[in-house]
Amino acid sequence: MHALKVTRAEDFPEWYQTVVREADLAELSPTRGSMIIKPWGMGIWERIQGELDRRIKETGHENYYFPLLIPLSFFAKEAEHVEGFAKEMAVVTHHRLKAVDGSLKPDPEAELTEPLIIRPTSETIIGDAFSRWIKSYRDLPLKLNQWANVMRWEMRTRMFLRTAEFLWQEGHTAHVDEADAMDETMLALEMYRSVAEDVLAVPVIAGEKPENERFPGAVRTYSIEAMMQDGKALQAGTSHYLGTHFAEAQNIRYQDKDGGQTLAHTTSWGVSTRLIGGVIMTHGDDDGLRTPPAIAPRQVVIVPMLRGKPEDEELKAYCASLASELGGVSVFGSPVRALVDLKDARPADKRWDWVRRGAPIICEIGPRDAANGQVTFIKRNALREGEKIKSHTLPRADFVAQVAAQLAATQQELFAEAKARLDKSIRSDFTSFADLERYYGTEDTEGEFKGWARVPWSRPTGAALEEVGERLKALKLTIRNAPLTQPSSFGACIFTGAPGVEEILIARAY
RNA sequence: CGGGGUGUAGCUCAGCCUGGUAGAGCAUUAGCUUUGGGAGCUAAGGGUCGCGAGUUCGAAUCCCGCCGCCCCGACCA
Repeated sequence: MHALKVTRAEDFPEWYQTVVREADLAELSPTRGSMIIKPWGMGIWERIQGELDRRIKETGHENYYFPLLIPLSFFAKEAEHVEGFAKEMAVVTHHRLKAVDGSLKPDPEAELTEPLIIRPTSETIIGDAFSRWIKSYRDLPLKLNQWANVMRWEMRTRMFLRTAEFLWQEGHTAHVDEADAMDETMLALEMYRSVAEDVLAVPVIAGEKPENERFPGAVRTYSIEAMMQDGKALQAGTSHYLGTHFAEAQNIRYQDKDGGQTLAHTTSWGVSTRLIGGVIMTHGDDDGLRTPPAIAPRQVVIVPMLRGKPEDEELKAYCASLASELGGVSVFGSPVRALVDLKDARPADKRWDWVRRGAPIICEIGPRDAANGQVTFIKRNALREGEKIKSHTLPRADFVAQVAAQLAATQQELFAEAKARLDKSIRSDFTSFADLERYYGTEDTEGEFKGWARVPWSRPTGAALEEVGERLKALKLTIRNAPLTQPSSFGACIFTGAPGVEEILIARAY
C-alpha cells in the first residue's frame, strides 16, 4: 500500500501530476497555464535561489531588476530572436477598461500607441541598457543577473516543466571579445552543473546544443541535460554565447584601447522553476517526493504522538527542545531546519503528509520515547523494507550527534542512485541509424524504459542537419547535446557514414 | 492549433446507452469509543451534474455550440 494511488510504472505522466498535488508543491490556478506555487514548492525554489544566487555573486555578478513589460519595437531588432519568440508572446495593448453592454472590455479610446509585450526573456531590454551603459573597454566585462518571472504563451503546459508564466533567473553579460564571453558562458554552465548535482542531487551531462537547437539569436548554446525516471531527457539549464548578434542589433559598442569603436560580445544564461520538475522526476517514488536535504524546506519533521491528554504537554516540550537542539546543528553550511508539526490532525495523517512531501527525516515521538530520552524516526529515502515501513530508534544524544551526517548521507545516496541510473542507461553501442531504429522504433511496448544513446556523428549543418532531425523525429528522438567530455577518436557518423568528429546524446525529451 | 479522452460533493468515481428531478467510498463536522502508529461506531453538513443555447410536460442523461483538464501530435532557449 503506497502513499500515492498511481505508480510510476503504471502511468508516469499521471504519477507526476499526482506527486505535484499530493506533495503540496503547486496547483493549477484559474489563469490558464499558470500555477499557484505552494509553500513546499516555493520553499524548494527559495533554497535553489539561495544556492545559485550565492554562486552568481561569488563569480562577480550583481543583481538588477528590469521591467516586466518591454516595448514591442525593442523586440523587433534581432531577426532570429523575433522569429523564435513571436508565436508565444502576450501583448498589452490597452491601459484602461470600460463597461460595454454590462461587461468590462478594453476601452477602444485607451489603446497604447506602441503595444508592450510581457517579457518572454529580457535580452532586448537589457541590451538597450547595455548600449547606454557601455562606453569604454573599462566598462567591461559587465556582468548582471536578475530573478524574475517571464511569460511564454505555450500551447501545452505541464506543471513546473512548461507553464505560461514561470520563475527563473537570467544572467546577461557583455565582454570585450569572444574569448572572454566564452569563458563566461562556460562559467555559467559550470554553476548550473554544480547546483544541479551538488544541491539538487540531479546528475547532468553538460554539452553543446547542435545548430538546430540553439537559442534564437545565439552563436553557441550549451545545456545541462538530466535523465528522468522514464528515460526522457530534461533540459535543466542553458547558457548562450550570443556573439555580436545582439550588440549589432542594439548598438552595444565600446571604445577600445586604440580608440576604435568595437562591438561587445554578449552572453545570457538561465535556469527556471522547471528544475523542480526535474527533482520530482529524478527523486520521486511511489510514496511521493523524496526531497534532497539540501533543498528541503524542512529537513527534520517531528510528529508528536498527541492523544488529547494532559501528558501531551510534556511530550510537546520534549519535541520542542529536540527541535531547538537540532537548530543548533549545522548541515550544508546552515542550521538544521527542524519543525514540530503541532497541527491539530491525527499523527498518522501528518506522517503520511510528510512522507508525500518528502521531508528527509520524519520523527515520530511518543510518550515512551520522551520518557526514555530517545528518538524514533523514519528515513524518507529508505522508507520501506519490502512493503513495510522501516522505523529506527536512537538515544536522543546519538540522534542529534549524527543528524548532520545522516542528512549529508541522504543527499549523497540520492545523487548516487540517480547517477547509477544515468550511467547504466546511456547506450553507446549503436553504430548505425538502423540500430537506433531497431531500439527506439519498436512500437508501443507500453512504458518500457529506454534511456539515451551516445553516438558519433559528423556534425552536418543546414539542410543535411534538417534531414537528420527529421529521421530522429520519426522515432520521437532529439539531439540533446554534444557532451563536453569527448573521446580522442570517433567511429563513423551514424547518419552520413562520414568520419565522426564528436559524440552526441540522443534521447526522447520533455 | 489537429487527433483522442475527459468534466457529476474537497478527492476518486458510479449514474448517461434505454430522459422522471442525484449516489457511493474517502474527506469534513459533532458525539462516544480507541490509542506505539494511514482507527471504530453513530449522526450531520456539503453538488444550479464545466458553461450556454435547444428538443421535451420533464434533461446529469438526447442535439448543437463553447470552455477547462489529461494523453498523442504540431510547437517549444
